[in-house]
Amino acid sequence: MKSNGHTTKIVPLGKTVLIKDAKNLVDSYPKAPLTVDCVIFGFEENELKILLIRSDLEAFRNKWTLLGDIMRDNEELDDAADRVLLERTGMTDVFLEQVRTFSGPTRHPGGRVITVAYASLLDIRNHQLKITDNELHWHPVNSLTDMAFDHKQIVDACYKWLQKMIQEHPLGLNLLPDKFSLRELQNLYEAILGVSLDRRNFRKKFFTMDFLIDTTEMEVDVPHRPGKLYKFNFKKYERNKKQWFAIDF
Amino acid sequence: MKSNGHTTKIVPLGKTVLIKDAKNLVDSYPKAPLTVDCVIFGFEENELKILLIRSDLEAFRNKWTLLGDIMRDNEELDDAADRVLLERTGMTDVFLEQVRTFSGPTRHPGGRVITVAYASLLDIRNHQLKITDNELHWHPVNSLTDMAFDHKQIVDACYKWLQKMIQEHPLGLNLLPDKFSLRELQNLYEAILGVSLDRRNFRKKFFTMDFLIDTTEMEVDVPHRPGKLYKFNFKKYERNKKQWFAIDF
DNA sequence: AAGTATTATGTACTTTGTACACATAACACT
DNA sequence: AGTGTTATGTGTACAAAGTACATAATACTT
Repeated sequence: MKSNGHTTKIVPLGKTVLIKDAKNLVDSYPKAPLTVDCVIFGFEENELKILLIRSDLEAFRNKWTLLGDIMRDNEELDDAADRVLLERTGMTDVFLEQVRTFSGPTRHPGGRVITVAYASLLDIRNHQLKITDNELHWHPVNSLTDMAFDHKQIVDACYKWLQKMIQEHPLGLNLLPDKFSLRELQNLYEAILGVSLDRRNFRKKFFTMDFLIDTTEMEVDVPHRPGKLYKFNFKKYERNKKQWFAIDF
Repeated sequence: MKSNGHTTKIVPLGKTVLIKDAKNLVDSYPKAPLTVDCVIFGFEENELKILLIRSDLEAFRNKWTLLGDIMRDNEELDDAADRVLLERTGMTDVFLEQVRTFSGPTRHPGGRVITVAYASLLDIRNHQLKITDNELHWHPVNSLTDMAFDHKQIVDACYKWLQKMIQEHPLGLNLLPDKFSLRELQNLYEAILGVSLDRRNFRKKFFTMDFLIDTTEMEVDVPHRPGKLYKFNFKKYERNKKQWFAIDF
């Protein structure tokens, strides 16, 4: 890693002098604090939701913010995001992926803070929020206003990321319980993508992919003919997942 | 906005104390230096290449490194990456996109440095390297060993990113001259994706997308029947680009 | 003038996607 | 008990896209 500008003054014979004291070099770099912010998606009542709390900054009084924390010394960003999730939801094996880094110099009123956005998906029904500090709650993605910092932008980026991802990977299933009906699955896709789909073709599509396992169970307590419950065969998916090549734009 | 069930208990006084001095808060955060590293792709002699230099760190003597620089105070990461590109290639309107942030605590021998990886695409023929400090040169992507830092990992991530991108967007055309033959375009796809494609179907695919403009010109100085030269209609693409929905995994 | 390499176009077949129709099962209400 | 309502579950006919392969045309080389 070399800094620019001064590099142009070059020794005639090509080779620049090698830097021996790397520590000294790094110490001379400008520094900034880093945080992670998690967009934690859940699905409930046929709506896509995310976990939010009230900001505890006076400057953002009554505004919603994502769950985040600072990156500690010697901590990977991924681990910091895991930590946030564990601390807030008690869950440890949650799907989590880095989405993008936000670096606007004025995004934090207290000075420069770079944040790395993570998206994660979990099944709301599979855990109850125990702590509700700062009004921690599930908020519908489609009615978000008044967010602190640039968190609305971060949510938008993660939402787009999710829409793309569920079309290429069976990621959305992380938002559903272990066993689910085809209708629930379709509701999920319709809600996240904001489209409406033909029931029969949706069904056909998933059956021909052949990753659904028919548990012999049925839905209960539904006010109509109950549907079969399925599991997703993640192992088979991992083995057989499409190695696609297609020019498609 | 309420979530399910339990949230109804609105905390008696509830509110934690609001933080008034945001600056003080941010000052208390641990800090780390940030850099950007650019994986600058080019295409030459039917090979995908990237711009590399020799590391100027003693610890990485003779190893190759990506072009990078520190993020300055008050500078967006995107701008830092643009700056690297301008300084090294003299080009300013280059395609550039953030790919991922790397945060391994020991990735830099001089202490902790977080780096944000950018991928960019440019037409090698459209500019000549003026400066060749530190053996700046185009290096084939497929014969990379001995890279400094975690730069091999970064290249791998960006290469995968590129493979995916050229299948969804006409990004690869940034690697070709303004006017190109269909054979050149196919070579590009074959080289980047590491597959071989049927000439006739490739051609059909691109023609039915209807984004190619037939310049009336032909290839010159080729030792065989010259092909027609085409331009890509980026404007039309932007207007008509596919709003795809497809579950496909 | 013949041979070689590559462009250019077309055709037949298979697979996938799309738009519908209809029978079936549980429930609610009278 | 019967009827209406709302889902589930399955099928079919057609359109579009992807795949495999054949043949003609054009420039250059010997």
